[in-house]
Amino acid sequence: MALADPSHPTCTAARYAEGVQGGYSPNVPTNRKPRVTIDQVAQATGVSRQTVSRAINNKTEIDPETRQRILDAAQAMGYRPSRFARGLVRQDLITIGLVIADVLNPFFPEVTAGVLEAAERRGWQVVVYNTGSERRKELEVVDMLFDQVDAGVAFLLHHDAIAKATAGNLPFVLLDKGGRAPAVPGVRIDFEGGARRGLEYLIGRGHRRIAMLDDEAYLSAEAPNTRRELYLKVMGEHGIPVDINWIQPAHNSIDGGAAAMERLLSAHRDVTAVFAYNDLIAIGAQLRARALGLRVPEDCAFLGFDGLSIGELVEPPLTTLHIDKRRLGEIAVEQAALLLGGMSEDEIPEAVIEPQLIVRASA
Amino acid sequence: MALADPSHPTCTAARYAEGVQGGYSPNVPTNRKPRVTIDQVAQATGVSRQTVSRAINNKTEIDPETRQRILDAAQAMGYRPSRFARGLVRQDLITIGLVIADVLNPFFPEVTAGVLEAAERRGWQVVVYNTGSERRKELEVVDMLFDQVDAGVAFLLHHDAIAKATAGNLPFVLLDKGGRAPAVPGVRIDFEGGARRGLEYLIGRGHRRIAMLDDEAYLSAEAPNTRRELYLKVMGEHGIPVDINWIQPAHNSIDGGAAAMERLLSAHRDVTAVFAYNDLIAIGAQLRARALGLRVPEDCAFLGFDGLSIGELVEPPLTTLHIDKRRLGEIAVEQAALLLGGMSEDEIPEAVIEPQLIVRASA
DNA sequence: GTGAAAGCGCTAACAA
DNA sequence: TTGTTAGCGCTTTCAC
Repeated sequence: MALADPSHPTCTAARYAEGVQGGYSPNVPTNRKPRVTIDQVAQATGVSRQTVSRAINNKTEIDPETRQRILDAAQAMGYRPSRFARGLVRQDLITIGLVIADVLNPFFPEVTAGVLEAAERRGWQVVVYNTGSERRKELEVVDMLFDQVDAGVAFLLHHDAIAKATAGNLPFVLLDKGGRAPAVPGVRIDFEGGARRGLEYLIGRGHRRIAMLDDEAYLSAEAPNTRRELYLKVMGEHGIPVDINWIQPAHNSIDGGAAAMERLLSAHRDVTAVFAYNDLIAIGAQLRARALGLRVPEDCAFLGFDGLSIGELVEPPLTTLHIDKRRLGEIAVEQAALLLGGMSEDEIPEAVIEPQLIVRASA
Repeated sequence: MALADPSHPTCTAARYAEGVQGGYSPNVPTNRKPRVTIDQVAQATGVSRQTVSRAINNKTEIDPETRQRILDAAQAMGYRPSRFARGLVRQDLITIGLVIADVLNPFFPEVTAGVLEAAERRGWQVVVYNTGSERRKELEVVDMLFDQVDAGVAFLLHHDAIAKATAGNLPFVLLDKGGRAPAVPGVRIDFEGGARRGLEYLIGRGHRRIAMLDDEAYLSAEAPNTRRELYLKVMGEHGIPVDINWIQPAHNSIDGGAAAMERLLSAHRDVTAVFAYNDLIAIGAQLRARALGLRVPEDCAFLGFDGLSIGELVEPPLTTLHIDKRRLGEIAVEQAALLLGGMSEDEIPEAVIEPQLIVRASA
């Protein structure tokens, strides 16, 4: 079950390695050729730099013949306008930063799809950053953001990273604002409603010994973890005692879910259902459980969270709390647009995504 | 099997919609506040703009007290340095453009992971563009690239888009250069070797009636399609007659593979194996075949191409030709670095990724 | 420790 | 149709 293992031995770039002979020397641009400027093109073609600008930008007020001559020369000289010089003078080039935890978790490509689409509609560029949910990395990326983009749309776990991001002067939107103040722009995913619906479904099906496979990243982050708290709360409300060892931390991946499930089973073979932090963990857990001889859902039922497409691929298909991830990305960009448009943070309309229980065969 | 359906009814942002009342008006920044400049901060604090610059950039030659005063004022005034002005003066801020076909195809997140990592090591930003492999979109994106980035790393299908991209003055690397001239920088994925190994494996297992589920996007693109040609060639070499209707075009997705499989079966229930353009199509096909009562691999075997992680999730696990997608992304960035460093296009070392046959249970 | 001057490469506005 | 002038907002000299 070594999924997406970067050191996978079955794949090589052998001939490439040969071809390199001595290897690349990253970071050391040996021979950086100096930029060709508009003035040089102007000089070479004997016109003013304004005329070159007209040719390059396809303006109308220019002799077609001159334009072609200039274009050819520019091409031949290797001229390309500097985006910095351009951006300085035209104030309408917008770039937003999209910060995600992990490209390899299918949750984020879907969010990204929504962000890219919404951004494209507005003619914005999107710079992508990956944090792995590491605190250090999150802080670093937030710093980058201030320097490099006009607005940030971010999935951030750590409190200090969020604090830093929202304290600055950069329009900033959280992809999961959790229980934060209304004045912090961002989308709220109603984990409370979702988790409650999911757990009550399990309880309604007669389950009493329900384990939870939690995301271990929350252990180190000083972030409120709604899913775990909700689990405790709902179980309490229904008067169902919870053994604290039913909660197992898992790395946020399929392998992580599998490992956590194995740990859980070695201590508590008697659990009848598993409420997982998300689909990735649920899928790994379910796969491992079956490999260890359990029948799903008869011996153990599995409930995921996220509604990833791949949940439909596994056997049996995963019951889950589906989040409209694409819409999440779109809304975030819409909020960024409002902020960029001058709206103050507390005027941004409240945005809530409601997870929906999708009952398939695993629970 | 409606995977990743954007119009999925099970997910809403109802309260948000309520909250919006009248809706967002995208593209119409109502109230765009003018940029606060360094001069304004200087004026407000009674120092020169130079000193403000020192404070902002953490230079040493400045009175700590002055610095703090300036920083506070800047923060209060909502000052943020313009990246354009900065970039104009410091020539070391590099942004590359990553062009992919579809974020939702797990192939690309893996490539993206490699690109992001390699770019981060160099302190580069990565702007991401999604084309859906539409010709129009590809051409558009290539244009953007010229304006917006310092180098391009792209997965492009259409010949004219590639021609345009490589003709310009932008350092440009193809993520799949196919059979293009050595002087076109890019990574070559050895589909020929891969497909041959895969098909000969099937043939070796006794299969004679081997169908192919092809990517329909290649039908419209004037691109060479190695996988299909190889299929024909290898079958020919082994003296195995091919019914042209064994080749079914499929949309590049799980649903697409499923639909194509259904079409194939309605005409040719007698095929014993399927060679799919990629894993997504193979998975959809296999799922549908099983849903229609076929046993895999007994009645029909399936061979994918790509080596996606999700191939391990399906039942039975997918036999596939694995490509090291992450490495692919990394190599492309390394090539871009060489180009950016001044190396000429024909000096870039040859890079080949060798697909590896991973035999699992589906074939 | 601080300021003044120069200029990065481009486009908008105005003249010619 | 073309050229000239004036910045865009910042950092890098180089004085003080």
